[in-house]
Amino acid sequence: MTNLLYTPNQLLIRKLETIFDLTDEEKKALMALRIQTSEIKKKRDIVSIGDSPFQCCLILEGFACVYKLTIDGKRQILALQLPGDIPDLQSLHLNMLDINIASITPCKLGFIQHEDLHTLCERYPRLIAAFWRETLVQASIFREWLLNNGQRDSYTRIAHLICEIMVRLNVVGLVHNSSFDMPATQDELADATGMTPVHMNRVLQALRANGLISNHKNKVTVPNWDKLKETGQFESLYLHLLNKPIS
Amino acid sequence: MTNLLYTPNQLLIRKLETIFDLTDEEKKALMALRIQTSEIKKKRDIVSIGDSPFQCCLILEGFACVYKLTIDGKRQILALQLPGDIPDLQSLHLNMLDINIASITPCKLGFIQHEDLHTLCERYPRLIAAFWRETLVQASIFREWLLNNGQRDSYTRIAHLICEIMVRLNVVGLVHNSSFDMPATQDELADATGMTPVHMNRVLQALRANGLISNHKNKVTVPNWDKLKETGQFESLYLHLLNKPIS
DNA sequence: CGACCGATTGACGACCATCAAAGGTAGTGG
DNA sequence: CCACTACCTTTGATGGTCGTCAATCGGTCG
Repeated sequence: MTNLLYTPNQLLIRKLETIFDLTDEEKKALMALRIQTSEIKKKRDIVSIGDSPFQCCLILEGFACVYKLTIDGKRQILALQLPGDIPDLQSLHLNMLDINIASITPCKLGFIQHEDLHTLCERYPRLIAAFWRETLVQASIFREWLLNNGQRDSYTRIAHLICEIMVRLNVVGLVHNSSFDMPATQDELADATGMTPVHMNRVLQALRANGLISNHKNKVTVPNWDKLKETGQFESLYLHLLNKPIS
Repeated sequence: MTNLLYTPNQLLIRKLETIFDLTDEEKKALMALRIQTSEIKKKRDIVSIGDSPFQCCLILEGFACVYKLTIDGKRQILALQLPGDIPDLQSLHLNMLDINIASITPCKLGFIQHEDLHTLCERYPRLIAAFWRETLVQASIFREWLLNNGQRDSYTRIAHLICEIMVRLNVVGLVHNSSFDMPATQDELADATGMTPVHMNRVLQALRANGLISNHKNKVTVPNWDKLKETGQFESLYLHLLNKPIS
């Protein structure tokens, strides 16, 4: 686990700023928001389908994921959750969770009471738009994944996924020298892209052989962003970032 | 096209009521909302990726869809939009559209100005939660489609899709005697499930042969809901309906 | 050191894609 | 009213991408 670059509140603010213009007053209010932290081991469920949480979970450190299972036990990873993300923000208005959220790596988590969020939004109504927008961006990412998993072949698909991870890590300051931490296993990447781990392995090898990525341990390096982006047919519009990412 | 069962405002209210408890006062306010109607031929784009609409589009009659294209022109249908749906509700807070919306059949549409919606929500703040919740349900459907398209085989997948359509049509009163209008072509269903039209055709034949569905023209009949539901592994939790659907 | 987890490799098979052509059906126009 | 056309559905043959099964290798941690 890397060291924390920000306090929980600072991270939340930084994240929201990537998609919403916050005033100084709003930032101050967000700085005062109560966030209770805790830690969790890798590969542990954080909340589960059917739960009715009274708080939202902010990823502070580590990777997490949103997933669902079919009746016969096949897992689809629906989203990767990176530092700054709030995977169950939806629970503010959908009382019963329709998803599972689990840690991929050991994670440091921040919990925000629904009540506190509602109070905050009452006093600063523009923040409603900020959080709403965040849930809309999440939805947009689901759509892009549908396109990616449904219409692109595995090679393109994985290139696209890596692009997304890199851009999203970059906005929270977790990319340095075209390198970033990517601790998801091939098994998890496979479940995110709807393929088998065996095939995932082979495609990753192809990407490496073609010089699109290189990796050592959990560290991924992208020597040629433009080439990877082109290979993955990656267009960042769907992330709705205020500032153009990377390129 | 079937006749309108409701006025545009009544349809909107009925739809919102399936996921949110409206007070009489709120209903009255919604009845007064200005909705401008228009018609559109089949297979026409309503709004396109890159647009920055100043209004939202309410489907009054007919089927529409949300879709995206890959660079090489492959189409993924991301959502079917049925009467009562507001496919671009997200444009309230995401200025630039990341999707295309098109009619499948000839459609009657209602347009609501963003400005009017914002004014309405200022005066009736609970309605913010209603519309926000609607966008969250849309997101939940995207997630279920990711699971469906990524992890279920084509037979199960299509059964699931038919279940969803039936339930969603039912809540707006468009299912009678286990029958409903399903005017999407096999080509469109294929693009929604990430398969080829040829294979879609064969799977539909299998479903018919097994007595799970029968159809005549655009009319689909489901003789045994429980069986179809089981085959499609369909659980309606993800639709977040206030009243339990059908079964 | 042993156990475990994840990455890798190989052989084989199946589901579904692709290509091509022929029926049906509805809408259009002469 | 019928011919023509366009679109959709259906069918057949073939092939490839990716899944399945199984074993090995390598690194990490107690």
